[in-house]
Amino acid sequence: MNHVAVDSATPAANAYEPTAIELKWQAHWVATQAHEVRDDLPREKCYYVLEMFPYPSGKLHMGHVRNYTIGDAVARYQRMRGLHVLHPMGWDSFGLPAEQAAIERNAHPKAWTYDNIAYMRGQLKRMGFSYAWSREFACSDPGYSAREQDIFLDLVEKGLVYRKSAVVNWSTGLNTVLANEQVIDGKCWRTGMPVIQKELPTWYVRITSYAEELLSGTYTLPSWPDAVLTQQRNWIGKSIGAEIDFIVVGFADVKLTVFTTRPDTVFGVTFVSIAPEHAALASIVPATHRAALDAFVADVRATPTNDRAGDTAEKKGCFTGAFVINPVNGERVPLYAANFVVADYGTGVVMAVPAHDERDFAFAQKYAIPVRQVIVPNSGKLNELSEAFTDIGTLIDSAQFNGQRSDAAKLTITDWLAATGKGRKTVTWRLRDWGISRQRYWGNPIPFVYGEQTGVLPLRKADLPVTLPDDVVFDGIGNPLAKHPTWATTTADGQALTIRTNDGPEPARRETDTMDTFMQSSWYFARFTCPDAVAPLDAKRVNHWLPVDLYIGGIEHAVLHLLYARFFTKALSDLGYTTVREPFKRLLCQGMVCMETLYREQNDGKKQYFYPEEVKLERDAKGKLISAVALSDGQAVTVGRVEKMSKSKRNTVDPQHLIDAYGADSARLFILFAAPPEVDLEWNDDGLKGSHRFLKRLWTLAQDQRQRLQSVSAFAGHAKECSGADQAVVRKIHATIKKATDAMSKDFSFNVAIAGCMELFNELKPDALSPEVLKLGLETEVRLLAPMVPHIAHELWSHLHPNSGGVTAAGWPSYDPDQLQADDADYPVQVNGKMRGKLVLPRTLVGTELEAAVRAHPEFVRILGDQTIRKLVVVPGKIVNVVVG
RNA sequence: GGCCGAGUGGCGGAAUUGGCAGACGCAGUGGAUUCAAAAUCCACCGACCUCUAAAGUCUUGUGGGUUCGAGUCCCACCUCGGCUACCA
Repeated sequence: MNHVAVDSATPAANAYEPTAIELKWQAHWVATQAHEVRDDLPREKCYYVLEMFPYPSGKLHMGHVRNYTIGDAVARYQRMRGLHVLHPMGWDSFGLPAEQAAIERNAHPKAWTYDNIAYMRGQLKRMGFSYAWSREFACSDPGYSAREQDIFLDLVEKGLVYRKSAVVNWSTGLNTVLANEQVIDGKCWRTGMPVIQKELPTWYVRITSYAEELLSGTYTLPSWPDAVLTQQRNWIGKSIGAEIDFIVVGFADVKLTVFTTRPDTVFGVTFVSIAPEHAALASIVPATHRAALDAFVADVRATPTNDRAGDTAEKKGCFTGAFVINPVNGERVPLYAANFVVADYGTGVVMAVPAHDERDFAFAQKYAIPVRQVIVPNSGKLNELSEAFTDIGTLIDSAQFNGQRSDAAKLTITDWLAATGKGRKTVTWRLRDWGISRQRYWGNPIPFVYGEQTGVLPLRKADLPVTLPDDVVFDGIGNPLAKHPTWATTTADGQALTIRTNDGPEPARRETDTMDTFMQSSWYFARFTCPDAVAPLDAKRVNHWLPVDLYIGGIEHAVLHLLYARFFTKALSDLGYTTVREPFKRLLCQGMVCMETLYREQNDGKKQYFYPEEVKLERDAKGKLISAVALSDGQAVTVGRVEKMSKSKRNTVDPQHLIDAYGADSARLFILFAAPPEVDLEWNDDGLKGSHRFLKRLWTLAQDQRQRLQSVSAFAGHAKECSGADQAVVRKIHATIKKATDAMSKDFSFNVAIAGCMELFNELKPDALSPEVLKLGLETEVRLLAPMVPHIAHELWSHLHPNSGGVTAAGWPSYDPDQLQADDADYPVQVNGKMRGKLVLPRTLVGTELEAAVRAHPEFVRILGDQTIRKLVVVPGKIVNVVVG
């Protein structure tokens, strides 16, 4: 980055100096508590805008700056429209990086986290974001985490929390559970030690009991992006089908139930596949096949779960030696263990119909299993299947169902199965319960204890909160909480921890797992409405403010966070904390901040990335990039794709440098101007300079004209009362207000609103305009730009109106539709759809009068020449199109 | 494989929702200012044809269609991006 110092020479007396102005107004906003809001105003005059709160990782990155700039522009715009705006900010402050910092640089997670918060809070303030700082909190604050423990116990009481044993990835090096992403080639990503699959009891939240409402709710959110809604629907994954019971040959009392969405193909079953982990296998596999099967299961288990997924993975199976009976035709078919059958989806057993399922077809080919076609295309029977036929067709070889259409047969066969006791209609969900246990220190403790005799018990609310000990050792191995000498067995006042039983006190040990950090982000938006409440939530204030009118964040949270937050809201409602069932009325997913990557291919095929300031780019006369060389050695560098900014690719810009060099307003303006909010933003240093240049021009014009405009009032009459440049500019002012207002109210298209302001500014030629009209023009500029560049707008407004209540109070300007256009309209003339010229005609003319005026217009006669009119289309105020022939 | 989205100058992006394509900005070119540079200001700036200009031709991923008129609507296709995935 070539950050050029701004105005390095001695500045002129009235030069634009962003830093001084910005610090001045930021201090003013703090002193006047300008962005605090009351809770007792009519809801229809209120607006709650929220950006996804940050993890305090150290310093702001460009993604944060974009997210919060968009949110702040909305907040300030809504305030100028006269609404009372709640715009809070806080910190998602529990999480793993704090523990990594503890291991790597011997900092305490708490100190590291709160130091980061202090620094990043300063950066947010330096950007001029208009937060209600009195409501700020961090999730690791005792006031928040303790209230979350209360909610946890409420969930326990409602039956929405339970403990169960499940298979997890266990690092033998770190003695901890790993996420799938942390397992690389079956080994721990940090230590390289083997990762094993281990059964471990952990805590779950029963999100699946809300599956139906989470799904139906997606149809009540018209102001959410379709992409997010469909991702959530896919994630919930409701599928309607049938369960069918297969008896195991030789075990009259053992039945294997399959789940299928294609009961119409049940007469085509030629084998059944079963998950290798399935519990029933132990009892039904004959001794002759046990060894082979055990080897197969061991092989599957050795493969990390994420390598078993995807259609690229090889389909493998193993005959179990067992056979099952297809209940619809009494046929005996083999049972295969198959690596692609998932134990915890459906029943873990799948009826296989190679003729009508691609996976089954591939499997049947590999293991030479027969293929039996029971559905034919409506065009007739296929002679030989070279691939599975999965479309709708007509049933054959299916007893009394022959001749039915396959989609209708799904229902008739399911009904028949149910009537004859062979199966039943059923619904299966992809959504799993939410595992929330983390074997880590820097999280909210799970408020449970284990009695020596009694076993697992929740704490009583009176015994909350459970607080984290400060004296912990971080060596990267195992859970620091579990290794603490006394914490798990001692109460807050140092007594041995006991629970009360009928036989008196009983020694107990605390749960040392902590909660997933997604727990905290699932209700923080509700707590912002009442951060001082003694209870977790204050129903009156929560119901007043929720749902959030506009929630802004990245689309990467489309499923996890946004689904958990929806679930939590419903659960909180059922717990009596609120009546609201959906947390976010409107969702805006802003695009990523991107930049081109610069790299050099190494001998080993890996890429060596360069920071932008390490490379010199050369362009040809048209501006097209022709070469890139490293400054260090003058050798060529490859200019790669434009990708999301990331440290590992070195295609980053530190926002702090931009603020220091150009000021917060310039950074804000460029971010909003360079792309619409939902679109990816391609970072461009020169573009930022352009935004800075615009603000400088605006500033300079306002300073040059300050004396002249001091004693006049802005023009308040109708455009018709003035003439020449004045009249054109007054009309332009009204048109610009309309353009900006439409852009903001439709999709928050800040880029269009800003472009309109730039256009208007280009018309403000002081020598050609009366001071009244010029003042109106400048005032309009300042008011329209105030949400985007608040500091310079506040400063300039104070120059234009030294004793007023400020630009926010002045409000968003309104326009007069009657003053948008001149009396005469330009009519483009098309001949057979091609542009040929222009007519100027009064706007008042319509209908036959207008058509007569067009025909009589000398320019029209000239354009037409001697051609004869076949058809004449005249659209009032728009266009003339003549068809000649 | 499934779902979602996008293709407009050298680049980021506009286009009143079917009515003058390329607003605004960046980059670039020429000029003014300057000892010089930076900064600033003025002009030009889709392609082709043309000495230049006027005029003209072409142009919104490709091919069709509807219409007086299509970047916008319909049909088919191509390319790119994102998310998700042995889900039976």
